[in-house]
Amino acid sequence: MIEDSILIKYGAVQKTFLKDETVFSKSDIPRFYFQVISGEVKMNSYNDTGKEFIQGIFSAGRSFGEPPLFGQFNYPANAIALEKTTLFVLRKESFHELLLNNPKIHLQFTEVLANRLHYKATMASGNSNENATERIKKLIDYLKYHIHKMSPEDTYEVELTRQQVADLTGLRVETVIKSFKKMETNHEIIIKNRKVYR
Amino acid sequence: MIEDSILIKYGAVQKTFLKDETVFSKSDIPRFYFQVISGEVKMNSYNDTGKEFIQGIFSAGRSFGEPPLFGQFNYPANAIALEKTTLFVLRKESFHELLLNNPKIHLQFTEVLANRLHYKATMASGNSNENATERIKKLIDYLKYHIHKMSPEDTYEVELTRQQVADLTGLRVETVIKSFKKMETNHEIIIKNRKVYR
DNA sequence: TATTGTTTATGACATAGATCATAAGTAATA
DNA sequence: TATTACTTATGATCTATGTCATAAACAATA
Repeated sequence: MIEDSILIKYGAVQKTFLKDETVFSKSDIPRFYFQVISGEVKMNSYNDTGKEFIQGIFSAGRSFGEPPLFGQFNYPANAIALEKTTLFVLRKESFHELLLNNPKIHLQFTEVLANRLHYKATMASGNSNENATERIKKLIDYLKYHIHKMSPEDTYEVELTRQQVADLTGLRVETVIKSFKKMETNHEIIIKNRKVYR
Repeated sequence: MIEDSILIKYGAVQKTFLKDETVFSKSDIPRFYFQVISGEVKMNSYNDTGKEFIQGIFSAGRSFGEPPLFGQFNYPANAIALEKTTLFVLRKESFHELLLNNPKIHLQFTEVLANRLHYKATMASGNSNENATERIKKLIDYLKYHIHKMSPEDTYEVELTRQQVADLTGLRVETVIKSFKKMETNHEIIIKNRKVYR
């Protein structure tokens, strides 16, 4: 996350998107750095049967869609506002300039990409190699320990719908629901009026 | 890829690993930047049933295992030499210094991470959301177009064993073999004395 | 050139998860 | 407060891929 004042100094403007509005679409040419001020954005894509896959969900303070600003490829996924969302929008060229002029910020940005890669590596081995409950546990534990920085003693309330868990793991809603039940039986999670705790 | 002379200037040394030798193990504390001079290294992990998942294979000129040098997490996978391999090894602190002192190189390194994320995003949606042949096609096309920078008219020879394709996609060897046959029938690939072309 | 190990190959059978149908609980809003 | 939309829920069936067994082609090396 880059400080507001710096972003503004380099010419960033605020832009607001309504629920379900598209920030960018798959295969668009990347032109901007985006950072969430308020609200939430998901990055997703669909396979040819229409099944959704969510690459990530980004809330206040997080940036998204930066890798295409550096590689020579277009957006591999769509970005869609999950609710009314306000973003900082900064032109690609200005963003590069910002990084070149601010080595410390560049290093922080490298940390962001490093953490994103850690998430992808974790989920890649889970989603392509393990059974349903393991995939789900990997996702939830990643959110608990790495995004929300909680400890094992803490109780984490899963803030995702069953459908979102499915789309993040490549499973189906019904499978997620049934897996949650199984995990509850095994005391791996607690379900209290439909909410999941771990 | 960072130039030899710069790496040496910052204190990198060469180290040679024999076939199957371990460069680092999952959950080790990251201390070094590694760049392949010759040979090949794979990063992998195993699920609890012993099934392997390959995060990536890195040949001459490529670096690997850098994200943990920036995030506050340990290695999420092992690194193992696939053949006799020589690496540049540079201390983490020196690597950070190198980047801070050389903004252009830092930007190039950001490109490396960006491309790595692109690979992960591509494979994530494929491996967790599509059927066997689509997963395999996504892998092969990624290698053809993004790693080897070939064009659609070019013919790309898949340099991986069926087992490696399986471990990169989360499938089983038998499934990969059968999928290749199917793809051959559909004229999506050509198989010529066991080698696969696309 | 015999031997050992690796890679590719194929077919029978088992199973986790997808698919489909159906519904009840909860939230949003007209 | 009635209506509509979303989320959670459950059970029956289907299917792609995994699992298992077995072997041939090929490569490496003694």
